[in-house]
Amino acid sequence: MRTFVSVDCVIFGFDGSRLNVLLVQRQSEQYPNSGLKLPGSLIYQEEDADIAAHRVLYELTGIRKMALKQFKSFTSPRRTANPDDLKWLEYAYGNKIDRLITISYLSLCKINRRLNVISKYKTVEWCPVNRLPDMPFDHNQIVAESMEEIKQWLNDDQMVVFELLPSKFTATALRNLYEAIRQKQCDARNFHKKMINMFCVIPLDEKQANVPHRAGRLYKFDKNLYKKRMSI
Amino acid sequence: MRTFVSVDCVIFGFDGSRLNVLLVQRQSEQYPNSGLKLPGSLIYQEEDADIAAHRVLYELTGIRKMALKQFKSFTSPRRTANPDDLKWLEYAYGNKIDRLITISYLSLCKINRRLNVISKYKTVEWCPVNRLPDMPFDHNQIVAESMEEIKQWLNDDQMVVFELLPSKFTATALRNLYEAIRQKQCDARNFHKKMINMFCVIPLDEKQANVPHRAGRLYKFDKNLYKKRMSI
DNA sequence: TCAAAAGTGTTCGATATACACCCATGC
DNA sequence: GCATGGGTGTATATCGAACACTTTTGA
Repeated sequence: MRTFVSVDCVIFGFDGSRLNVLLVQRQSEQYPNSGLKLPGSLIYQEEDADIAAHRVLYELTGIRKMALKQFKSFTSPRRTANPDDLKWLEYAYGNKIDRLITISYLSLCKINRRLNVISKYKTVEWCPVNRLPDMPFDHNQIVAESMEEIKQWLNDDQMVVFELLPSKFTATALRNLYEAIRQKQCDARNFHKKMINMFCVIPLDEKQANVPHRAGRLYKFDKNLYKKRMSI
Repeated sequence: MRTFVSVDCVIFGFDGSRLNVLLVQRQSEQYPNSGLKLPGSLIYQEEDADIAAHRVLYELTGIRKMALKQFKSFTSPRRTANPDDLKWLEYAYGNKIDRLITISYLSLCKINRRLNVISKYKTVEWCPVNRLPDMPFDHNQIVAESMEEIKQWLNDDQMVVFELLPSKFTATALRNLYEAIRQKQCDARNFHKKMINMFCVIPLDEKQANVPHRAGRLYKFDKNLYKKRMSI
């Protein structure tokens, strides 16, 4: 009985109105189940899971520092019940694998960052979280549970939202992001007040361009100010 | 390279003033590092981690239903760095193990429950969380991180405290428990008001006995009332 | 001039905090 | 009668929720 342990990363991006997840396509069409899946990897001998997750992110995006959080292990013996998935594992890792346990990570990425795909994936694409394809293993379930986790993360630390926004953003973008994560609407007026009260959100003298209506003001998040004012 | 996956359980109990953790002593004195440790087990072939954790709890206490929550995987290659720990693993499981990853669980138990120890442990004992011995592997770190986790759990669901209290309890016991979990004091008067406002905490016509001061009223938690009033 | 979103203030109720006194009991 | 903790009430501050109208701009 050969048990292997992997990490899988649910990488969220925000396109201004919807949450997206970064999916990859496995390298060969000639093997079954070559559709989209979560990026992941076996954990190497000398790595712990955090290192392995950082490596997956780096190989996928070229980015070394990204917000990252371990959130749950998926261990059902039935997660490799599909023989096609097992065949793919054997092909991809050159090992006979009986059981695969995965430690899943939640990660946040600015969706407009240029991605330098270093690894062997054929395609890498952002996919709206409510339009996901059927994925192998229990990857659909992992994404579903990661939605709860990101909500929780936002509660613990409001500042995580800025990992998902471009450096300049509108009040509406920020509000849409909150609404996408919390999965409920909120009052735009009250939201605006609260945003203004966050001392680390700085209004700029710039406005949106190319919008078919009154242009909104742009804001930026001042991380250093936040750190300074939030430490004792 | 043989990687194995285990579960370890941090079982909390509350003695009226302090949080305690249930520790076990490994079965043989003739093997090194036979001191106290967290109860745990390798995950068996047909089990997922949740089932394995339930099994560990059952073998340890005879209790089948206990509040239980997966909270983190510990995966450092260095967690089995101590050769004594490796020797013990080999003795206990009859396998050569190179690497051991553990999925840790947080669990809550009424401390005065009679424990029916079914498994092979020599001793099983409650140990105050701030007086823990040095334990093998990274068990001390696991307990430390579980303190954060239980705090979080309390925030998500206030009702978990009642898993730690006897069926009848005083206002002071409840407050001490909150304080122990949150690790800070709170105003007894305001706390009392909030407790009274929890519709599912029912005052009884009974009082404490054998206390060297005015006896406090006993209360009970009505779980059914809670469920009824909290569902749509 | 119309459509679409931006931006702005006030009121109200709920909740959290701070704080001081009397009560019951065992010793 | 005194020490110890039990039990209650009031005032204040803060926060979030509800809510309507005017402004800007591009089409």
